[in-house]
Amino acid sequence: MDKVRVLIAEDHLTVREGLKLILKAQPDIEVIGEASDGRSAIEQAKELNPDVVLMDVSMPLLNGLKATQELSTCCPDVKVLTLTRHKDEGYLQQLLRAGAAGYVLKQSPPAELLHAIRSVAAGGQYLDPAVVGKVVGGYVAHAKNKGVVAKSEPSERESQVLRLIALGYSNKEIATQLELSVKTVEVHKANGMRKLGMGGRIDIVRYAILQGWLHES
Amino acid sequence: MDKVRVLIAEDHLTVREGLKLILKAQPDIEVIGEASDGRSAIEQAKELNPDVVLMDVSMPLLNGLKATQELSTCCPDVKVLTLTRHKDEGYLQQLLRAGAAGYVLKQSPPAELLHAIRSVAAGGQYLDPAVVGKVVGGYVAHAKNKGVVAKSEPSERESQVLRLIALGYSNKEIATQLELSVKTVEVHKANGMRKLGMGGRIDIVRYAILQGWLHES
DNA sequence: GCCGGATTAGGGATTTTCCCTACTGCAGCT
DNA sequence: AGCTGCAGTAGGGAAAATCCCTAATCCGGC
Repeated sequence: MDKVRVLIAEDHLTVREGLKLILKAQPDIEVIGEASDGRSAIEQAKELNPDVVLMDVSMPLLNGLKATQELSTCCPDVKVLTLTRHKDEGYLQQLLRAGAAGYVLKQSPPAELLHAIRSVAAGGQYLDPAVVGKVVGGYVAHAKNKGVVAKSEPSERESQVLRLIALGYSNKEIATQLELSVKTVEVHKANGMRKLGMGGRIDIVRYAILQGWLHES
Repeated sequence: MDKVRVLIAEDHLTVREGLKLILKAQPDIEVIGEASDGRSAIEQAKELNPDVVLMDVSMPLLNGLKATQELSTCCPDVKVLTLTRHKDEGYLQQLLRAGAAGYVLKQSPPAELLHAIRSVAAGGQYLDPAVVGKVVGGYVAHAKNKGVVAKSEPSERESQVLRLIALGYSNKEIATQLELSVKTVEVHKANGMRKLGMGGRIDIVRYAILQGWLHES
């Protein structure tokens, strides 16, 4: 039987090395590549055609969510297993809708990670037991959010503003930083929020965490 | 020569396992314990008396900063090497004042981590090259014992409110959640900010990132 | 007993945000 | 060429949130 060919996409070198060591210790798993951001993860996935991409959700340049979406269209045969620290249901649903084949928490034991890799490589789906309950009950509970999603992507300017808001800046401070009128900032904020179906500042912070916006100095 | 005895304090199991594998591959380094939160890190440090504690800054229960402060008073012989993803200078200085012997970024290659462990175990100080330039001011006088960390600690209620603010909730929303008057929330916020010398919502978010408040579901 | 800190809260002024509207430039489609 | 859509810019006025000052209660410590 062939080994499972895995591509690791994770921005922290130390963590990445650790994952590599864990995977390399398995006789049936092979690490064929590494990427430190979402953009190169996609490039390498196209080139190497791995069985599984082990994808950290928060990465620079292109976050795990968008990278997953892109991969699921350009390389539908590549399974994406998302690795994250959040067990919040919102992220889970977004990721699954984006085409992720599985969802493993960084808090989970490595044995689970390995199990997940083997499951998705075999064509299955794997959800971490710690969150699996949330997806069944979750969809109904969040019926108020409707089918949502599929909203359009925010523009560059809008993302920029949303990021600064999540970082705690006021509209006025953002206007100063970007050399804009406060009014313009308000519009970017409102449009960005509308596109993402957001209802308040909390949603912006949640989104920012998912995007990895709060982790780069 | 005896091996360097290391205690790992890191809340993510997968990451922790990876670190362990990296360290165990070294002939001169020995992993004598692991902790998944700051509180148990301190307990284990007291019990095991390691040479070095490899401390993630953002952990549940007691974050790396406070755990470092506590360790530097209760176990001054234990060297604390902080492992973080932030290269922001504010965190660096806070950590050094708290008594950390070193500072390594998760983005750095494992070789640097190993070098750092050996350096601090030998009684030296190690700052990641990526941030070393930021401490130019003789700030790190290393009079070691306390100095000016001071500013009083925020109370439980105050921390609770600051955390919710960082998460993007408005004072009103917080008041509802905690079943308080908006006015009370405002006071807790103001008092907490005063104690920490904060000047705006940005500072709250920065603090929250350092505390690891934004990482738990 | 008195003092300081934690927790609770109100009044009033100020600041920020929200909602609606509007113009420009550019790209794509008819 | 004309139309349509969207990014980017911005204003006016209303609504909401925040800030500053004051103040009560309770509690533990000197």
